[in-house]
Amino acid sequence: MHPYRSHTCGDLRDSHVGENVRLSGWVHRVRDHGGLLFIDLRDQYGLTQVVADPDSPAFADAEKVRGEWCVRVEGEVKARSEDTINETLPTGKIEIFISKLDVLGASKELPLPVFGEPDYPEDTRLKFRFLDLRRETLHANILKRSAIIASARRRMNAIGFNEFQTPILTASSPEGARDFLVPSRIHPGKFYALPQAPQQFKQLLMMSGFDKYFQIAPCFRDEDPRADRLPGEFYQLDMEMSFVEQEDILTTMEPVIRGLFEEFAEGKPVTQEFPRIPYKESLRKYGSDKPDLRIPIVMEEVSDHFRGSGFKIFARMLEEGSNEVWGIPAKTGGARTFCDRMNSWAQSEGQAGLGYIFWRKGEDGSLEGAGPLAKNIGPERTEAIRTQLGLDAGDACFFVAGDPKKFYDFAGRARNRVGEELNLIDRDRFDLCWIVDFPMYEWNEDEEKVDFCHNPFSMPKGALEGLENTDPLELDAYQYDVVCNGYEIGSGAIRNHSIEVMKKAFEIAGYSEDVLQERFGGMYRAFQYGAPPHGGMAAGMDRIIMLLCGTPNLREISLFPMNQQAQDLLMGAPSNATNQQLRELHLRLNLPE
RNA sequence: GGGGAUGUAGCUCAGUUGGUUAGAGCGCCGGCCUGUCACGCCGGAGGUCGCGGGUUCGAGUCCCGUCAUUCUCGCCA
Repeated sequence: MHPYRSHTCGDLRDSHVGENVRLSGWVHRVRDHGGLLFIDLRDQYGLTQVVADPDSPAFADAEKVRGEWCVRVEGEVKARSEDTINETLPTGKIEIFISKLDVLGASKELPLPVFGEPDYPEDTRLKFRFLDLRRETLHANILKRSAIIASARRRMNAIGFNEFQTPILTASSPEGARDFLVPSRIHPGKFYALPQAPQQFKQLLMMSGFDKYFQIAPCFRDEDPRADRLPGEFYQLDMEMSFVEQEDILTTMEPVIRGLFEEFAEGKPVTQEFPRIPYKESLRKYGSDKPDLRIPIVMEEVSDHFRGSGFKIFARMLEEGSNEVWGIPAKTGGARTFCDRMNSWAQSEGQAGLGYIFWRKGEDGSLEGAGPLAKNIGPERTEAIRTQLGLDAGDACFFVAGDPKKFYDFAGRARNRVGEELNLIDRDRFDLCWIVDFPMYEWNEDEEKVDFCHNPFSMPKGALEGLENTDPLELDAYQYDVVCNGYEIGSGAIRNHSIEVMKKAFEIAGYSEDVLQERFGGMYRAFQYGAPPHGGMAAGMDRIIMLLCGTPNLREISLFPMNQQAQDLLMGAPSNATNQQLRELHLRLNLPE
């Protein structure tokens, strides 16, 4: 027999009754009845009930064990009597009467209970992450993560992609997030940077003639974390392919992403054909470039119904050319208390308020619009709004007015809020879509100049002609995101492979060719030696796994995450460097007061 | 860096208007218990009420400061 186990803790069934077996695992729970003692023995595969009766030579040893001790037991598999079967355990029809128990690893008093996984402070969980990881939910999430990553690899390999590793020690990139720097010993005063993404490398791979690249790529960004953004490092399913247009990327990756979701969604419905929503349309309908399509609310412009109306605030606003009024229909929201609650919420968000109309059946059975706005604009206009938005008695509509560029974000949050408050969201669903036609440039308010909106290497629509003949702020790029349930889970673009187009694109954003050469030297060089048309995308694996595990927190799907102060409490990072290390790296500390 | 919320036993939390020796559940330790599987029963240990200052005869409770945790804004091409 194997020195540690003949079976795992999830193996044994009534077909094993009568066998002598050996199991190793952790003491999940002890129930000591004095004359009879039960131990639930746990390993990754399951839980098996172990029984020690007073006649057993193992009884004295069994009385000593405590939770989370690592032990090995030997004994006979016996069928449980009818009335003691545990239906909730796969091994619940049997138990092991032990003749021997050896302690493989005793445990001190637990700083963090495993059994029952009660809520515990995050810092304790992170400091004792190895105990935390024994807990059922987190353990299962990590295994699911492993399976999702394996499936992603399998799917990419199956459609002809090759996985390549790109450097971790590389050059600092001037755009984007703050870099993590690594000092060079050999080159005093110089630094490597950890890649924010393998963006330039994957494009260089295309120029190197590798047709289809992918990687489960670690990415490093030194920015403040959020619940859905880990500090430090995260993983992307990164891909790039040559001789393609946008359509090729979308049709290549949509089945991969849909397949991943379907494989791990545990029966929850997954969007079969991802709608493609232009960026501008997404802002107008959902107030966001990452809409939660589970919320069945589509906003519409209703300016005409307020133009010249008795509601002077809106009417006056509409006299200015760029201003509009949008309606947020709220099915089943037709109650004054709800509408007032939304209005208070809007005020707490720093807004003047949130106008509304709600519809109810009047005393004579006819439909009437209620609320201050309805009074001001009169029944005809109220009815026109109701008809446009398809609302009925018991429904409401909220209104936001002003310059859409400034209010769309708030309108989108109001839309989400209405959906949540009225419980209009079907939470057991994965609604995916593509957002396409992102703008190439945006207006940088601080520096009062045109700036790149996304990736500076994206191909503008119309290429050189587009750049030369279109207002930069009106110019779209072949740039797309994939969105699920209100989370951006991926982003990509067709790249600009022409040096002429790139010079022009940078020139518009105010960068001379010198800057291009200096900052992106490798790419600049590569573009001049037969660069193929190419494009790709990167999908955020952590967020996808988070969605599939049904948790709103990335720390629940990561093995050894850092805390919010970007510290690893288990390993003790970051830590001090020794004087010798600093000397070798030619560094002198200049610490804040 | 800005804003909000929260700090009471190892953990989750209660603690009245400022008033006796600060409590409960879980966990831990000891005892009892032969069919439990969230075992049960009895007992016990465990507290600088985050820290510092102030008001008061008296502060867990009120005030000021500070620190920590957490959410959020900035940031994240």
